[in-house]
Amino acid sequence: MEKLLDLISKEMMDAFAAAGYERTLGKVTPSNRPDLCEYQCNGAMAGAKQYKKAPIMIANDVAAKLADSSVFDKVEAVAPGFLNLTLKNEFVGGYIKEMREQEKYGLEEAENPLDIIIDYGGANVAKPLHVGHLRSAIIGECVKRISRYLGHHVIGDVHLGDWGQPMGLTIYELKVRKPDLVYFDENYTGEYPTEPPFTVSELEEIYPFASKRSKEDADYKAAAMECTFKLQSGVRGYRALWNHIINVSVTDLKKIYDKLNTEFDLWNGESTVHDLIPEMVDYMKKGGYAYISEGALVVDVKEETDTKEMPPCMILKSDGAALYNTTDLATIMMRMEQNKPDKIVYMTDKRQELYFEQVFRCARKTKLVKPETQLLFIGFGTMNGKDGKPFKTRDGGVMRLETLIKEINDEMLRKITENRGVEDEEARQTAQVVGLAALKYGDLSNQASKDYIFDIDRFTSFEGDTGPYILYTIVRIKSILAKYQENGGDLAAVRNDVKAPVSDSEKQLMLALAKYNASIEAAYEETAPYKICAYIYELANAFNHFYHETKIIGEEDAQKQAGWIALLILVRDVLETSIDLLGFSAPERM
RNA sequence: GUGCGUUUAGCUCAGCUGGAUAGAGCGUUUGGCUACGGACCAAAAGGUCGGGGGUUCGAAUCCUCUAGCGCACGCCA
Repeated sequence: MEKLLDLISKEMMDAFAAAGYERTLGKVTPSNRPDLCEYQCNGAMAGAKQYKKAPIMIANDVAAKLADSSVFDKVEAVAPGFLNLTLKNEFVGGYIKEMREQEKYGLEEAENPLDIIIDYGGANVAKPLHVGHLRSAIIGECVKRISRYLGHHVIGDVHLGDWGQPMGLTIYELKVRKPDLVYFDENYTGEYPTEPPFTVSELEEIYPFASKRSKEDADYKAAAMECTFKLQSGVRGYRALWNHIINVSVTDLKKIYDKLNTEFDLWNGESTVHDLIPEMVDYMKKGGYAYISEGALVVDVKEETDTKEMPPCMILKSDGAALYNTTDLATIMMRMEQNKPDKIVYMTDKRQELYFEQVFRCARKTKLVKPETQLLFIGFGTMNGKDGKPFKTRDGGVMRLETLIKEINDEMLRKITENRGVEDEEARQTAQVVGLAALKYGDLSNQASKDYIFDIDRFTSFEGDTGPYILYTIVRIKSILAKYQENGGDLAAVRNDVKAPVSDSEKQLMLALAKYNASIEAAYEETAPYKICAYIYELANAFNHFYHETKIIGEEDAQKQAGWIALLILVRDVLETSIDLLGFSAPERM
């Protein structure tokens, strides 16, 4: 279904052409003077020079051609040459009715669905998720959902940090603490136990401990590195232990990602491509791409047009070990073989931008990807505290994601019980649903690339541009619809009874509604979830305004009432679909 | 040093390819409860768009210079 703005523009372009001017001048934009009109066209001014005519004359010519338009109710040419446009109520009502009848409310799916891999999450094994992982999960999940909704085939990969030094450190510390474990007996040939020899909380405590100690104690560090080496070279007991670490850790990670309504299709990690690395390195050497520089194996990725310094992409460290680049490149190689993606999207902190630029250039130069494969880096900004500095706990530490979620939920529960007077199971569940909306909306409503300030009081507020406000609006609509049913109304029967608007607030609501397809599409094209937030906020506002001016349940004209109910159902559907794309949902009551 | 980003109301942020009086929310002030959910709605006050210069009929938006802040710049991820 064509976008409303395109439809109007087309009508205007026809008028420009009919009046003897260039079609392209007829582009219509939303009005920046809502007090004067609904839409406007500035083409007359843009064309003034070309036609050596006063803009107002051109505007008058065009307006004359639109006197009996089926789209415009009013076309006013105003000095110096604005065309102020008001739409016909029947036209607007007709557009909304058509929107209602389409499965995705007028949104067209992509003509050529792409195979897309989205690399987000970035969790590390043996380390609990902390606030630094939040944005990748929230934004990545949202981008995944939007892409899917548009018909693309999307795979989400958490790309686990499950290999390398952290693993060696963890295993070594386990060995220090429990040297008698069978995993460390090199003569053992039997089956290893299926139960892990540690709990999640032990695991979470071990790594930071070991990491700290390795920085102070060189012998300890050396021993840990040997463990890393043994693990990577496939020593049975170490691999078995590593498997336990992965399992325990992933189970725990899934629990938290689940709370965030975030789901991955793949739980691949750095270890997944370990065996591919020699092959890839060999390929890069043979192809003449990689050479030794300062002891390390690198690929030059400088380009002549560079205005900045571009260090080479490092493939192997001078000690021959793999690093982040190595696994990322090997992962690209694997994905190209297994999934043949048209597009790979990376969702990480924007500080890694230069690094990914290097990796992408290297992948292209070495022909790991096809020229037409898109490699896209989406860098997001830092989540800051109220002081504008990176978010920390009161004592200056890194806050665990679990703690953050709990704090939001507790605050939400407090507000809900305050309002309702009771704390019961339903209140607790509602608090979780609303809390997640508060957290995600607070994040997504900002432009991803920018830093933003995490303010629990603002995010959990029911007022203003917040998640809870959006949910409140949805719940309110649901409540009215329930009342309509109680009074004997049949929602299914009136669902498609959308009519032309009878009041200004109703028309404004419809005009807001009509922006759905354009908003979702823009959010996809620009990888900008905040555009969906801005859209639903505008829609919620338009609805609440309409609600206050319209007595729906009390309306005696059944036809009129049916039209409004149909409109309400559509607003609810659009809002619920939108928040699902954002990655949260609305409760029945709150 | 090189490069990237950012600077818009007291605070948090919008502002689409340059267009009419720069918009929201919070906070402040005021009005609206016979509740289809007032966790809402309506209204007011509040800005030399970091600064200078330029392009244009017209600049928050484009160019240039400059300042503050943040970030990244080969063996971390």
